[in-house]
Amino acid sequence: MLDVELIRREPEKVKRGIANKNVDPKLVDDFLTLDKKWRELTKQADEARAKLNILSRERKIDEAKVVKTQIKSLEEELTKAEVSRDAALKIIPNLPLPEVPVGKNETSNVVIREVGRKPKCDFPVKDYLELGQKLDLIDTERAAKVSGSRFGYLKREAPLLEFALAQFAFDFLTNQKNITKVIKENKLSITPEAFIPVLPPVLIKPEAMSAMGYVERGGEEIYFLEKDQLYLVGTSEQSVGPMHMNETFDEKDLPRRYIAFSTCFRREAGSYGKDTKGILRVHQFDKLEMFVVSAPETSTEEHKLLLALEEKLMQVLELPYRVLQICSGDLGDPAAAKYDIEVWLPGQDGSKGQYRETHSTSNTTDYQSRRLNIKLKPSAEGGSASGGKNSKLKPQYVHLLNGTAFAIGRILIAILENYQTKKGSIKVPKVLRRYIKLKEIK
RNA sequence: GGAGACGUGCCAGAGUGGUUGAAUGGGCCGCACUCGAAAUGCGGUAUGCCCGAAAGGGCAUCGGAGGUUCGAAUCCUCCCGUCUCCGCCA
Repeated sequence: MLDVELIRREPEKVKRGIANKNVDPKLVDDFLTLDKKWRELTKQADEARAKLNILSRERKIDEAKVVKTQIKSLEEELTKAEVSRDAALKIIPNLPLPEVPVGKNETSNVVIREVGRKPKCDFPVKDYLELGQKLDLIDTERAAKVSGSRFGYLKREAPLLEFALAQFAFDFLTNQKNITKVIKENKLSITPEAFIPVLPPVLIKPEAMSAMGYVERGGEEIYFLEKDQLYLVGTSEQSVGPMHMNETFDEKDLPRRYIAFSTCFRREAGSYGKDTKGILRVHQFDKLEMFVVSAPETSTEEHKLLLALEEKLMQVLELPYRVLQICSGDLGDPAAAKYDIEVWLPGQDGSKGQYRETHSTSNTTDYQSRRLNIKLKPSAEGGSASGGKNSKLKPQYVHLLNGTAFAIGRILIAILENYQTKKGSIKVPKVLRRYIKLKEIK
């Protein structure tokens, strides 16, 4: 959620920001109206309670009884007001950062660069599903029998490739030397902390899911187990973020970087008819996700680091890709800025080839951390950043960022299509050969 | 799933209905003493919200949500979490 102070102080700015996200600016006025009412009731209730406290201290029991009934009805009103005020606050999305291009929808996303060489094949290029089925790596037909549409069995070398990719990503990101190198290459001035590997729970409580900001809009996308009141995560971000709920970080413990592996579950409710074949868009897939807890001042650089690492992983795998800066209208609720990576899939669109999304990295600034109540201890010495000699340092919230390391299903697809040979076999990318003792899948 | 114990401030740990936001100790911060340090002494040390230009004032918070009462950290109910034992299980 946004800072209430900010909405009160600069409503016009907030309106502009959310309008750029295609969200009705009227939400701001709605909130302010409810907020005003809530403040009035708060005042009344507080005053009544003050009165009661005095009376009861003086043992004026009869008078106190009268005040007590007043308080009861005031509190009922207040609770109602509070509920609607909170709801109104929570549906206001995060504001885009100033550098984010303004645009209505994905057509205004900006291609920043294209990297890598698209494979030139002197033979008819096949699509991953054809290749995968012929080599018995992917079986969606039997999956449909067992689980329905949008599921798949990965078989034979495919699971081995999956674990090779996971192992590779863990190795790469937990090695501080690699991080240092990427930071240097991109001229960033942030600490070269390595990533901490995490295997998180994939079932999480409603509070946790809601705090991450995906329930208000887009709740349809999420699986919910009614009987147990638990959500299935759509990305491990939703499980890793709440790990630090109600915690306060020392500045010296930041940045905190995590690399998490988890299965991800998505209902794909709004995508009937889209990508129905194969395993490009499925209800269940495994993903390695980077997650960063950052000091507010460094989050933009951390975001650049996440993007740089995503690119690095793609480069080392020698997969051609392009980088998109996502425009304001295509940002999700919690995101203030976002980049996507799309891999080149030469077998798509009838062998014409197509870019398809494999990575996404967002800076959610303090939008998630405010709701998760993850704070940063104001630095005692000199108040380096917060400035001023105010003895009361305002609480700072950390910034939270996330970025895909590998969405494994889609990377498998990319490997199949980009590493296919004339014979219909698949070469194993060089970096993976130390994790899978194979040069070629045939 | 069954039985029991517990859940208080940064930490340890008192407190079983009435100025208790909370003893005491530790930690931390400031000051004094010192050339400096240790030790010692004195003082300070929660958060959120509301009103206020500020000074300041008010309200709430002792795992969470309700309830009893003029008044609850203290009594009652439910929930959550931790630990121990049993059952089950990979």
